[in-house]
Amino acid sequence: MVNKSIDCVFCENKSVCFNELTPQELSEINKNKVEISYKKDETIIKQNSFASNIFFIKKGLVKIYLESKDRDLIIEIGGKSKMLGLTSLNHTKYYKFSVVAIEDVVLCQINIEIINKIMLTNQYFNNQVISNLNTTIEKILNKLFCISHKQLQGRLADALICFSDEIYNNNKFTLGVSRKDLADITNMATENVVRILKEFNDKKIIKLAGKNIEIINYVELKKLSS
Amino acid sequence: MVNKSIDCVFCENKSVCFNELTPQELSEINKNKVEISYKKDETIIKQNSFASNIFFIKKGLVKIYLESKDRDLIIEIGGKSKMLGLTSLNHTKYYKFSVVAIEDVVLCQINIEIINKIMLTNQYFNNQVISNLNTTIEKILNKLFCISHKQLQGRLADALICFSDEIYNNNKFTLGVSRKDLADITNMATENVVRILKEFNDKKIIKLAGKNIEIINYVELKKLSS
DNA sequence: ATTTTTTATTGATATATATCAATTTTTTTT
DNA sequence: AAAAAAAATTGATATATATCAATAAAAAAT
Repeated sequence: MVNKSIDCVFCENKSVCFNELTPQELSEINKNKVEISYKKDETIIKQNSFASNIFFIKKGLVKIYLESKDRDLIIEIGGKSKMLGLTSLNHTKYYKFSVVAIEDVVLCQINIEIINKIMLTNQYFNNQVISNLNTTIEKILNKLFCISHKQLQGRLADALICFSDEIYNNNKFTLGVSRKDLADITNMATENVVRILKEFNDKKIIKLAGKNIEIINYVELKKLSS
Repeated sequence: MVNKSIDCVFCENKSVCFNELTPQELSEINKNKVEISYKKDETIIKQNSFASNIFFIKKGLVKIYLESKDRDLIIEIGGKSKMLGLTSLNHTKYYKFSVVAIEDVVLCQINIEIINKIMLTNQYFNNQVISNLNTTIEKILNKLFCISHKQLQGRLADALICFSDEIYNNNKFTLGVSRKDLADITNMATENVVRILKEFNDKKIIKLAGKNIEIINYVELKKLSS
């Protein structure tokens, strides 16, 4: 759904990326962007489709994941200020991942050509993009390490800490994803997610009521994670 | 060991990154680079050390890996033209990985400030750097998928294909790494590397003689990988 | 409000993979 | 060349984790 979008110049939700743009550059982006709303469960990016746009999330959460025949792997849960599609900059024609809204989402879509053009003229913006790519690399390496070196308890502890510290910014939250999604985040069987959540609940590390989770013993969770 | 290094302008080993530099830019790099030789097993980059240089490999192979208490995870075997340290550009102060020579290596070391400076003045170079970062992201995602979704046979098949197609460019090669390293590449136990290599040998998929490996049935290897 | 469908939960079992221990081979050092 | 150290190999066993099957609970559709 296309929104009546506000002018980028006055937008309150701008990423730090856009902070140092000149009024002309902002206006150029404004002319070449569309704001779109997605309902929960709608697909935003489909893996292997042509990559011609960069997405900038203004509101809501998305899951970014790799699709395969048997099983998905969720790379990241992204929220406000997350940029999607930078990995296709100057490089690959296709998106290498899928993105689906796990809440109602509002985002701005900007043509990749415009982004490229502004990177040429604005060095601050260029640096921000590179910074963004490097953060992505760090996050994926972290995930690679987590999945390859930690056991189930540690992986799930990591995921819970991430939801608390980075996604909901609250030790008490209502999980926006299913047990199956938690399994795709931590690369384990759904049944084991259920079992380990229960185990954490029994050990009074978390307080569990369906999708409502409260982290009670953060220290213990951190210990499990390492 | 510091070498008497040749002028970048005449260097035959330049990466495509440097292709479109002006003579002035090349000369600037030349003035601010050192060429160094490392012997097999020498450490080139130590994880968590200050990142102030970019490395460009001219000769030899390195292993790039994440260190941890119990176990290493080899991210990539890099060879000629591989750039190291770009992930620290404008971003993190520290190297997030270690790099060790697995053959005698010759590389050029360039101060990160110079790289940053040339990125500002040369748009082609800037794009090459971004391209390089995106390739890194793709590779790590691929590895993440491989380690999380494939069984031992598939993971080892992947590694062998990589050695053949990308590292040695030959279906017959002398492995420069130990069984333990193969285990750290594929995230499995060393004993299982040995067992599965033998299994492949018995099934006439490869011909195995210590470190000498010949891929006989490439098609079957590809099948195992998927 | 009732039915249908999807998701979550639980226990029992199977299986892939790691670990352990012992031996052999290869490499390095003396 | 001999001795010592490191790496590779092999088989037996343990264990973490997935799979299967059955039920319960929650959500969606009628």
